[in-house]
Amino acid sequence: METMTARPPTSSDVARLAGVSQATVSYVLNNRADSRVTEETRAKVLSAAEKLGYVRHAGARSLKTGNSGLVLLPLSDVPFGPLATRFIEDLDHELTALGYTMITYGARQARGMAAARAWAELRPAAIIVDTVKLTSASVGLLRKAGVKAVVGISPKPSTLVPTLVADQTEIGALAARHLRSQGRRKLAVIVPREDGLRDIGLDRREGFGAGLQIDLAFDPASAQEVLPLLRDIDGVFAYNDEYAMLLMSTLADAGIRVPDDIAIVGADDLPLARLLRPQLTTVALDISGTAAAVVTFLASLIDGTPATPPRLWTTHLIERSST
Amino acid sequence: METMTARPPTSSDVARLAGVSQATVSYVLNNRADSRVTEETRAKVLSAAEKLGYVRHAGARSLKTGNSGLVLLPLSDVPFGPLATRFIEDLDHELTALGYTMITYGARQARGMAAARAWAELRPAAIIVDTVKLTSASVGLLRKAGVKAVVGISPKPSTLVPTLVADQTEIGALAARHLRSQGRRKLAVIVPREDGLRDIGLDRREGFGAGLQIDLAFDPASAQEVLPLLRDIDGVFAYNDEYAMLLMSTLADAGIRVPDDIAIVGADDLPLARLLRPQLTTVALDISGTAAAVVTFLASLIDGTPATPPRLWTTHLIERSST
DNA sequence: TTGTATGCGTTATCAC
DNA sequence: GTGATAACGCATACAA
Repeated sequence: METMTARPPTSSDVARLAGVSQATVSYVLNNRADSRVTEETRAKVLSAAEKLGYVRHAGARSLKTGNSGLVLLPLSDVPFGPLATRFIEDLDHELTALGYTMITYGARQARGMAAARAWAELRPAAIIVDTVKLTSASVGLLRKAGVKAVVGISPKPSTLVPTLVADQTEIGALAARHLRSQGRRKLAVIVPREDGLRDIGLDRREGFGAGLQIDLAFDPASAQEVLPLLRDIDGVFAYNDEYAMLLMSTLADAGIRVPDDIAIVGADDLPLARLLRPQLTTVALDISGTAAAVVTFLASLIDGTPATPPRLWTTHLIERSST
Repeated sequence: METMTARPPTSSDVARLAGVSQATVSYVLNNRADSRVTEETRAKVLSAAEKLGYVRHAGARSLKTGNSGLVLLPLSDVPFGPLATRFIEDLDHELTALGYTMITYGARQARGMAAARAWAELRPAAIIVDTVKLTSASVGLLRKAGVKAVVGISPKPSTLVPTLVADQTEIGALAARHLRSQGRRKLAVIVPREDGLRDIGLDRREGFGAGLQIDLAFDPASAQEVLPLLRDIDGVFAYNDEYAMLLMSTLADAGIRVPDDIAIVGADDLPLARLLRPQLTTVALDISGTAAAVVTFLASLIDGTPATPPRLWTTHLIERSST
C-alpha cells in the first residue's frame, strides 16, 4: 500500500515518534555542541528520523537562518569543453566539502535584470557568472537580495565585481612566441566567426600580436574560402585545437604541407587532437588546483573578508610535430 | 554609500512603502485574479517593489505553498557531448516556459541514499536522473519527501521508476544493417574500455548482433594493440565518432584502406568528425522535440496523471564515404 | 539535559 | 477591494 498523499515528514513528526520535543530533534540533527543531549535520546531521535525518512526542508532552513548555503553557477552560453567541465566538477567537490550546495542554472538564461531576479529568488550565498550576464543594476539587485559574493568570470577584470580573469591573451602570446622561436615570420591568427567564440578569439588574437587576422567559421566551406589568404603565411595560430583540425584537414586537401610550408599551433590540448598527423603543437591550460583557490576566495567574500581573485589557469606550450 | 548590512527587502517592506497591506502586495505580485485590486494600488505596489529591488524568497514561498517549482537534474557521470548539452538546454527552455526552475546538481554526486537526501532537501517537484544513481530505498525517500515525479534515464526501462529509455541497441542495429547492406560480412564492433562509456558500448554491441567484440581504450597505443584483431574484418562499428576517428587514424598509419579494406561506421554525427577523410558514415541521433515531450510527461506526473514516457531520440543513418 | 516559545517571508482564509 | 491573521518547517534564546 502506497502512502501517496502523505505529507513529507517534519522534525515535529520525528519528535513525536521519538517522544521528545521538536527542539531536541533540531539539536541532534545539527550536532549542536552547546546543548549536550543524552546519548540515549540522541539515538532515539536518529532512529526515528531514519524510520520516517526525514529530510530537512532546505527552504525552511534558509528562511530561518538567512543563508541557503547555495552557490549558483549560471552556465555560460559558450559551449564548454573538457576543461570547463573538469573545473565545474572540481568546484562542486570543493564546495560540497565546505558544506555548500553548488547548483548550475539555466544554460541559455537571459542576462541582465530578468536573470538576476531569477537567481536572487534562491537567495544564494554566492554566484559565479560570466560577466557579460551582469549589469550594474543586476549586481545591485543581487547584493540587495543578500548574495554575499557576486563573482564574475571574464577575459578582463570587471569594474562591477571581483573577477576570475580567464586571460586569453597569454594563450595567444605563447603561441606567437613559439612560432617566432621556430623562425616563422609571416604569421596569421584564426578568429572564429561563431558568436560566443568570437570574443575569446579576438582576445587570443590580441595577445598574439602582429599577424594577419583570418575570420573563419567552423565549416569546411569557410576553410576553403580563406585558403588563399594563407598563400604568404608560414605560421598560424588556429585559435584552438578544433579549428586547427579544420585547418589542417583543408591544408592537406590543398597539398600544403604541415609544418614544412605552414606551422600550426592549436590550443586546449584536446584528446581528440592527438590523433592528428602531424601531431598538433598546442597551448595547454592547466586548471588543477584552481577550484580549491576559487572556493577559498568565495569563502572569504562570504565571510566579508576582502580577498584577491585567484588566477584561473596557467598555460604552457606542448610542442609536437605541427611546428 | 553602500547599504552593505541591509536586510533583503520583504513584501512587508514593499507594503509599507506602497502604503498598503502586505497581503495586497502578495496579490498584486502573484496576479491573483480572485481578489480584484485597483489599478491604482496595483501601480503603487509595482513601483514600490521596483524601487526596493524586491525579489520573492523562493524558500519561504515553497515552505508556504508546499511546492518549489524546482526540477532537479543531477548530472550523469558520463561525459556528455553536444547532443546531451542541447537536450538539457531545450529542457531548461521548456520548463522555464511552464514556470518551473530547472537546476542541475553535482557532476559527480554520490549515488544512492546520500545523494537522494541531498536532492530531497530542495523539495523539487520533479527529478530526472540516471537510473544507476537510484535505489529502491532512495526512490522511496524521494517520494516521501514529496517529489512528485522521479524519472529515470537509462538504456533499459527500470522497474523502480518511469524511465526515459535511451535505447542504445537500435544504434548498433542500424550500424549492422548498413554494413550488411554494403555486402560486409566479417564484422567487428568496438566497445570502449572507459568506465562510464563501457555499459553504453555493451548495449550498442548487443544491438549490433553477431560480430567480433573489440575492447578499446581511447588511446593510440590501445588502438595499435587491437590492430591485429582486424586482420580478417571487413566492417567495423566503432561505438561512436570519436572512437571511429581513433580507429581511422590508426588504420591509416597501418596502410589499411577505408572503406576498401574495412568499412567504418561511427555514431553521434559529431561536427568534428566531418573533417575526416574519407568522410565518416555515422548513426545520427535526432533529439529535436524530445525536450517538449519530456516536459509534457513531467507535467502529467506532477499533476498525478499517469503517462507514458516519450522516446528520447530517433536514429537514422548518414551514409558518407567510409562505408 | 530538555522543553517552550518565537519569528524568518510567504500565501491564503477570512472578515471588513 | 483590502487588511488582519494564521500557518508552513525550522533554529535558537531562554525557561525549566
